[in-house]
This record gives sequence, structure tokens and C-alpha cells, in this order.
Amino acid sequence: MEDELSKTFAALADPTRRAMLARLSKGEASVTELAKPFLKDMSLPAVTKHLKVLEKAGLITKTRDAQWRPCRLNGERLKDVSDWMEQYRVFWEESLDRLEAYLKTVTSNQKAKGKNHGKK
Amino acid sequence: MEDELSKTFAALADPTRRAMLARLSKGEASVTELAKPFLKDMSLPAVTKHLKVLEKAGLITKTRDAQWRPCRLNGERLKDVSDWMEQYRVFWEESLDRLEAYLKTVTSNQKAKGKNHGKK
DNA sequence: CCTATATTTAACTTGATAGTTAATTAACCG
DNA sequence: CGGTTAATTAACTATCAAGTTAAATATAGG
Repeated sequence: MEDELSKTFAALADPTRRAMLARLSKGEASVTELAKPFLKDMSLPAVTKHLKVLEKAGLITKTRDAQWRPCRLNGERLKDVSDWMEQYRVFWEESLDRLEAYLKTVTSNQKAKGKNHGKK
Repeated sequence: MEDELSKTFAALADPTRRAMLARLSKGEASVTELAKPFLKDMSLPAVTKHLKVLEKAGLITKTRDAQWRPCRLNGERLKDVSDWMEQYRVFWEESLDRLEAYLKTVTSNQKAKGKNHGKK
């Protein structure tokens, strides 16, 4: 998984990590703080790993404060996702009727070109 | 990976699958048609698997037309992603200065409560 | 019926993810 | 220094994801 966008999507594909981001949207937090809601379900090293995934995806940044590692949300990477999403906005924002109509024009154009299912 | 949102994000975490969605945003296409740009890099069964991932994530729907399986984009699932993203919009849309200021108020509030790093 | 085309399924390999426990590093503080 | 707290690293296991080749299924059409 080389590209940044894939790494970001992969990082978001886990409810634990998304919950961590939600917590961080309230302000920065240390690892222990972030871990607290999950320690019934997993160990601290598991939390460290999740944070490392988020960090490598550029979704958070970790700093240092004595023995603590305050984490904060990095919004820019989420903007990349948002930008990617934009091209599809029409597919949910238009009324379903208008979308259907739009798709009909596209596909009927293709049929006009021969309904050849991709054959040369 | 139980929840729908995780499944959707995971499906999006692959450039091949995102390219397939991009193609489908131009109109419906058969499996062979969708596969064409990738057959230098992977086999047809691999394509079938990618499509299955997209389908299970609810991002596309497959229908039947003789021996063809026309696929089309399903925008609703992308809306779920977009809705989830909304809560973070402030983290990239505000000017960086204003975001910094916002975070300062949040964290200074925490410090006022004792800078206790999550201790009870 | 036979064959070509479209697509999927089966069985398998490989590498990545997500978790574990135990040990280690780092910094504070009495 | 020695103990305590915070966090990471190491080593390992199990499950999942992505790809392969070969075989199977489904439909059209002469």
C-alpha cells in the first residue's frame, strides 16, 4: 500500500482508530488517555500500534512532554480524503430521480456507440 | 471488520478499486470492461475479487445482462463516508491560525482542570 | 449440440494486520 | 538511587487480504 490516500483510508477502516480521532477532535491527549476507553478490550501495546498506524497515515502527530506523548489530530490528511470524495458528490447529493436520469443518458450514449461491452 | 463504515473505508483503501469507482462514475460497465486497464498488472479473478469487495462494501451493485454483469456505482454508501467526515471539516477548512487558536483554548481548558494527563 | 465469450469458484501462497505477553526505555520524584 | 508512571519494542501467533493458476459455470449463437 504505497500511496498516501490508500494509507489514510486503511487507517480509517477501523472503529478503534476512528474513535481515537473523535477523541482527538476534542483536543490533544496522551497515549494513556487515548487508551482508557479501550483497555477493557485490548492491551496498551495494541493501542500504541493503532496510534502508529494513524501517525504513519499522517492523521495525527505525536509530540513529547516529559514521559507523555501528547497526540493531536492532523486535519490536512482528512482534507485529502474530502477532496477525493468531491468527485462523487453528485452521486448522492442530487435527487435520486435526477441521478437516474443522468445515468440513463450516459448508458444510452454507450448503447448508441454499439452496446459492445468493451469490445474493440 | 463488522461495521459498514469500516468495510467501506477498507474497500476504498486500494488504488485499483478507487480507479474502478472512477470508471463507474462515467457510467455502468461490465467486468471485462472494468478489468481492461488492469489486466497488465493482474488476472481476471483478481478483478472479480476487487469487485466483490466493492460490492460487499455497498459501493457498487452488480446486475445481469446475458453473460455480462454490468456494475454501477452506488453513491449512498459514499454519502455515509462524507457524513462521517463532516465532523472533522473544521480541522481543515478553518484557516490554520484559527484552528491553532481553537486548539489552544481546548488544551488550556484541560490544563486549567489540572494537566493531569487523564488521571482520575 | 458445440464452441466461444464472460465471469466465478476452488485451492493455494504470500505478506500484512491485529492482537498477545514479557521485557525495555525514558522521565519524574521522594 | 530507587521506585513509579508512561510508552515502546520484541517476539510470537492467528487471522485476513491480495494475488496466482486451473477448473467450473452460464449464456449466446451458429
